[in-house]
Amino acid sequence: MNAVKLTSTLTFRLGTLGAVVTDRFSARLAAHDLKPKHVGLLAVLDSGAAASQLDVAKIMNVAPSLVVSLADRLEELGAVRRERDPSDRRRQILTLTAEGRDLLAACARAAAELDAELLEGLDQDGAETLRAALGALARHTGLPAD
Amino acid sequence: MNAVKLTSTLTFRLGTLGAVVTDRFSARLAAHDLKPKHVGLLAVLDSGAAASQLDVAKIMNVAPSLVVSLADRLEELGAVRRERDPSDRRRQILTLTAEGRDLLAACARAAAELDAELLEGLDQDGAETLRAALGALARHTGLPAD
DNA sequence: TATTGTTATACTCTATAACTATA
DNA sequence: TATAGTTATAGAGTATAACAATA
Repeated sequence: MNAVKLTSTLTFRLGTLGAVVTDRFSARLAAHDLKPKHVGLLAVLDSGAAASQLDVAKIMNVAPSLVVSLADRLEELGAVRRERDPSDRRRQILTLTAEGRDLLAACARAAAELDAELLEGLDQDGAETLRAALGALARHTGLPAD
Repeated sequence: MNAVKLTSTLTFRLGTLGAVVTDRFSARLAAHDLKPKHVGLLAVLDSGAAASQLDVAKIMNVAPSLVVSLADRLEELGAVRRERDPSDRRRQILTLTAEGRDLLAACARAAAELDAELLEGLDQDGAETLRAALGALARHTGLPAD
């Protein structure tokens, strides 16, 4: 009959760990008055993978209307600049400001701190293996994996 | 200056992969008209870790009122039975029925299928290492890791 | 007429607060 | 008076649909 134990599946573990980690990351971001999605948008811009809001929406897999409000907030913080594309004035080109890069760096540091907390107890080797395996999985799923 | 790349952090990878995986799992569960949380409740009951609704709420880290509606739905499906504790008639004891066990098994199979899809391309060894590492992480985070 | 961004609106999920019954 | 469960209500987050500007 080959019964599968749900709690041992990758699906269950990634789902539950993902939720816990996102919660804890959110808590750390609260200091900057940001949500994980804001940071995701900063990361997309930093990667240079997108420029217009619609591009960003596609990459992030969210509705264009959500990008509007995420960008509103980030613009308010001075983290991104919004400029009409001169060659197609319908498009809003989003660019990271110096403040935006600093903010992203601060969020990355917060993530790294959380990493350390999570990996507490795992040996160095196990940690690196895990990071690599998740990277492969991310690549295979179409997520950024650099 | 030791800059950290956000997208390489465990935090980012677990968060984004967790979201994608949960979405895809939800899509598969739709066939049973269930959400991941319903399956989580079934798994808690199966583990024997809880009996009353309040116990379940604590273990799942959700509000007691949410357990009410999750249990309502599962009872409707005949997957769980609700019985007043004779020794304390305020407590509702939830137990898995045979149908509930079948349903959980079907969900576990759905998760295993998704696992196979995710692991496509990863070698057997990498897959096992990953599962083990996530298990260690889950244990360290207080999540079920058996 | 089609596309980008925006605004208005609605929906899903979940928590908090008020309530009932038991203790 | 305190606790388990329930119901009513509210909030966060996000999507869908209608709209404006530009192509």
